[in-house]
Amino acid sequence: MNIREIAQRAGVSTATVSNVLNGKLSKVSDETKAKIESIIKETGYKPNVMARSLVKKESRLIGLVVPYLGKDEDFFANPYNAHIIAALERYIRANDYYLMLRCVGDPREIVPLLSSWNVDGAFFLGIYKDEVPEIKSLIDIPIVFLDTYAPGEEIVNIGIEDYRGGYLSARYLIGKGHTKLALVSPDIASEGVIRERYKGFTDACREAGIPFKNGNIYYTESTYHSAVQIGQDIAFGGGDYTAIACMSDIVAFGVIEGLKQCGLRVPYDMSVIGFDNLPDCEFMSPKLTSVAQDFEWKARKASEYLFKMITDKCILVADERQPIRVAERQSVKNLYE
Amino acid sequence: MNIREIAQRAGVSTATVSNVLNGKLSKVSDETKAKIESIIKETGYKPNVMARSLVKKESRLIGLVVPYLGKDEDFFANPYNAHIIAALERYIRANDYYLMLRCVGDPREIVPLLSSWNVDGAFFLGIYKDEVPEIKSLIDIPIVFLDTYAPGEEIVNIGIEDYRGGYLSARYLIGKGHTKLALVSPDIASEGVIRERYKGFTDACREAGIPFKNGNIYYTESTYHSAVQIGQDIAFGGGDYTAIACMSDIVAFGVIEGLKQCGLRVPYDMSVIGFDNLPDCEFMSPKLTSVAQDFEWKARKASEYLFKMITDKCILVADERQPIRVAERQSVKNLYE
DNA sequence: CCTACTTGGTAAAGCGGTTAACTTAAGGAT
DNA sequence: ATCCTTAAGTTAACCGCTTTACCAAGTAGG
Repeated sequence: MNIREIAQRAGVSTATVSNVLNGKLSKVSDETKAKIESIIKETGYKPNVMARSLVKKESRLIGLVVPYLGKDEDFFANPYNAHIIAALERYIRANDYYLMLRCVGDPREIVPLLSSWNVDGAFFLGIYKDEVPEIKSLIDIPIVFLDTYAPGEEIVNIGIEDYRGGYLSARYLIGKGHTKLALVSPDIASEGVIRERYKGFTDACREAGIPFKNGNIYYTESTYHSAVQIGQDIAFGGGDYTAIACMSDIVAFGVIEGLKQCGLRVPYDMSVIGFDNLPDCEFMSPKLTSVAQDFEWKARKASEYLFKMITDKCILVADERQPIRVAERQSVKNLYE
Repeated sequence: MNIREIAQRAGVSTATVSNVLNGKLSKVSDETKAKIESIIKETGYKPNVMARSLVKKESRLIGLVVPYLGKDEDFFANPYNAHIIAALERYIRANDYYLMLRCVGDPREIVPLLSSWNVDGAFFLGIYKDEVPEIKSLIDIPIVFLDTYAPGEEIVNIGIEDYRGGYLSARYLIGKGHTKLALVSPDIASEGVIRERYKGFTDACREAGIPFKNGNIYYTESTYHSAVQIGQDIAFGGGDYTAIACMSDIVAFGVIEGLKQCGLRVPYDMSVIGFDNLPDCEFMSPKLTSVAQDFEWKARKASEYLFKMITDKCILVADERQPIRVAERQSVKNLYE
């Protein structure tokens, strides 16, 4: 079933059918239009998107590139990814585009992919600064980065106030009377969200006159199992902490489990604060106090930029960061009480 | 940059370039081949997938259709979806296909979508029996259903032994001495996984001579928040239960929270068993005992069938169900101890 | 009556590939 | 010297759709 067949049945040319299909009504009488439409409905004809894309040079396809978490972990091992993807999917659908989802190790892998599919735009999740120039140079479609720090690069990035998040995390603990703090974090070496959170955290400590040394940092992967180990290390390590700040919720979940396994009770023996405010914070006990980011906001902002660039055929440069707050629950003890 | 340009630079026809691209080496000398390949590498040329699809009538696109959970809930509100999607994505990628993800309310919405994109195959998650014939009739590409019950329909379905899961759930509780059981479940009216689990559960009760009435069933949506309410209802309802079986983990999480809010401790005051064995079962306290299904297995089986049908251009009919077990953790009390 | 504009359409090129059918030159067999 | 094969390409049609340029007929103005 193709456009030719419809044209034949209607006794018109394919051009006319195409005009009806594309709403170019000025070229076709109401009568013919009605006739063609009824035939289309009757036959259930749907134009071939590929053929259309080929000539229109637009695909109505949006690429969504998700970082690969690690060997055995799928990209949902951190539920953060699931939530942001779900929110983006909604907006893509609402704008009548299609979502091509791809998980990649090296983000450069997907550049050929995006260009050979003629993707109209793409979201990149959690790309590091170093990888931005190459992506930018190899591809010239609208892109929105989420959670990328690349000052100086001309990109659209949507993120949160990570520095302030880290800062608030420390301030919150300090406000509850905690002064012996540990930090559990993935690598802080590369410029990125984690590094910013770390900086905010340590700055808050410094301001408050709280000694915070490198020895107080525990490095982990962004996975539950890796964090469990850290929780145990901290419990056994005798670091004499009263509170642990985690740079993501999934890590906090693991740390708490590690602590529990060693007989420590949260928050009575040890306080823990997370980062992300996943819905899962509610599922556990104690409920995890966490620095809150809003997935919905991120997805909305990111979509606004992407679709503006696509429809207006323009290049935007922006770095929007969502204001952040602490979602208080039960995992941090108030030492003043 | 298109195939003509490459052909020009190499001083050959587009057909020859195409042959190199498609590995039809019999038609081209090693010399020309090397030359063309070097030009391709040099220019970074990538063939346009749309154009290729148009003539080859295959798209290398796999559709993944995910049910829409409800008004305000995204499809990851139940993490089950996230895990199965992630696993499927891995297999799709490994087979060198591309994933088009689409969340839909009415599955019929996507039929035109799949056909106008010339998708080579599709996975449908959690479709009800009634919707199968229409899907089947409107679309003639290989499809694999996951978690669909449609006996008599000629489809490939990959699922788990839901009946046995429900049965084991009851057996497990009974084995621990529980006889006053409540069941928390989404709608059991429509034929589907939940109905099967329910049947297995009640059959096990009957076999054990345990009275189980309709009044012992509490209906909920498959969301956390809905289940919290049920937990409270049960706590306040004075139903005199010692154990609650939930037909999915996300529901169990909510129920436990509801119970907690009413001052009941799990498992001391009330035992709870879930269904799905999400990784999240580990995150909470007490850790949730749950009927275990294996996402990896499901995704692998589903992919095997789909890609076999695609490459062999054949129609298969199958109904594979993964054997199931109870993953024992801490949320069920042993009344005999 | 002639010209000009509008309405409702058609014909055909082209998007970037693939492929069946054809060509041409060289080599081998007879 | 002739015929057949094979290797290595080339030509051109076609996939399903959009779009530009063109056309015919009707209407209106002068």
